[in-house]
Amino acid sequence: MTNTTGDTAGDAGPGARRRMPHARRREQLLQVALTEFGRRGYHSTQMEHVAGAAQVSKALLYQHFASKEELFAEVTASIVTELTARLNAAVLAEQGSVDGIRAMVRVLFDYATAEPDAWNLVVRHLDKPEVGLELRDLRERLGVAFADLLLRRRRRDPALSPAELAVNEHRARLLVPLMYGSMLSMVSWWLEHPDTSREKAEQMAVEFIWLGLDRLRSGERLGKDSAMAPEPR
Amino acid sequence: MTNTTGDTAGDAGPGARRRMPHARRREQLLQVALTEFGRRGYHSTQMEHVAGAAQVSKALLYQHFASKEELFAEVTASIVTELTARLNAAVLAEQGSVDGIRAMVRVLFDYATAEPDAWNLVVRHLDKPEVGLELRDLRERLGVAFADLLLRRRRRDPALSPAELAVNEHRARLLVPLMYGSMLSMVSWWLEHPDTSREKAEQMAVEFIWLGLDRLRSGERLGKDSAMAPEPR
DNA sequence: CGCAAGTAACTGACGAGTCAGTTACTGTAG
DNA sequence: CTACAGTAACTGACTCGTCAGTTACTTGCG
Repeated sequence: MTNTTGDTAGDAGPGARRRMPHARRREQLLQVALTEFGRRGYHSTQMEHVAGAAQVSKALLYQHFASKEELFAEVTASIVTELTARLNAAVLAEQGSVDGIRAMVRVLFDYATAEPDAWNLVVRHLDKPEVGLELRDLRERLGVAFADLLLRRRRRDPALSPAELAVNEHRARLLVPLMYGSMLSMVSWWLEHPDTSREKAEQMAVEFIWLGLDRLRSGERLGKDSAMAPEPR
Repeated sequence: MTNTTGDTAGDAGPGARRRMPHARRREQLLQVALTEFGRRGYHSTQMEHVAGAAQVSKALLYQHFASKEELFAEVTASIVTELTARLNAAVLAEQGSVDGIRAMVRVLFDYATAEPDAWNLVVRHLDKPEVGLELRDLRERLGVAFADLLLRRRRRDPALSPAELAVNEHRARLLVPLMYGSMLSMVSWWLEHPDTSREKAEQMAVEFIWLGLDRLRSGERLGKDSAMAPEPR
């Protein structure tokens, strides 16, 4: 750190030191910004913090990103892209079975564990209204994609009338927030309760969600009448 | 507004006008602050906004609340208290049956509908790390209380060994974030999809959650092996 | 050299918190 | 029923720290 020629800048790679080429510096700054934003939240993070953490002046930071907002947007966008991709991959790999759920849950646990700052930034303190929006969008897109997958097989079933299908579609979309919410919530809970094993937490989430979805997939009609304790009141 | 003697300050009640007694003004300010914070979030809300919305000077606001933080803390505390009370009441009224779930879900939907700003403030843009903490606390407290309720009957069952009970306790605590997360998520989703009827959304949430809990309550052992659909594929 | 990478030191605006006063209500002595 | 003292509610115009964004300058690699 105090070294002028040789260095040990904690950075990766051999040639990594001051005076980086544009692109590499940009990457580093994004990485550092992600960490800072993730730990402090948008509002409590100052551009100086980011610059400082990257061992660079604020002015340089501004040569790469026009504004704090832009920097932040870029950071969150990358996270959202990454997470979306992973989740989509997980869902696509396991066509709608329990393993699909298991895969999604695993992706979330993996991500939260491997990238705590990113997770924090996106799921915990959503400091910025904007992030809220992007997140809602993420959830929405994932939700639609997932509902599609859930219904893919049923859609091809010629025994189902379009009306029946429509009912199922609607049901599937309603299930998404339930699934999604419980997954996120479980991961957050687990992070705060390290005494609980990850396996148990994962398994519980998978079971819980699967029970709900199973019914839908098995075609059972969950009418207002049946399927529920017969409404005393 | 321009009127000096008579007025129509948009406020409630007959004698309500400028120059209120201390206590009443304080109440009004809290109310206004809740609205402002709820709509803009902590950071984007300035003390001037609150003062302005209450048609009062900033200085006066500071005669009631020592700082922005204090004002905010008081606002959120009242919301958390209120919500906790309502949820506890709902759970207590319906001892752990489906109706218990139904009651909780209904409370959340009611609250979100009746107090959108409060809901927004606490559940959506949690602008402030602190709120995050308070909320986690709320969830934790509610969770424990709820798990206790779920298990109340089982605890008195002499047929269960302490070991079996302990397993159930643990299971119950794990279920709480799942339940809780899906409820909140569903309410938020519904708020953004007004085309879906509240009844359907509510019912779906109740069913989804009940399916998970039912298994636990009926004492079924959810081993790693069984309890999972044997994989159709 | 020449140009890109880099910086220290500055600016300007915004927003929390303060203060020196002003206004209106409440009694009570004449 | 004044009149006027006492006081609580209230305000406009300030201070002052903080922080996003700039400017004018330095450094070192090809």
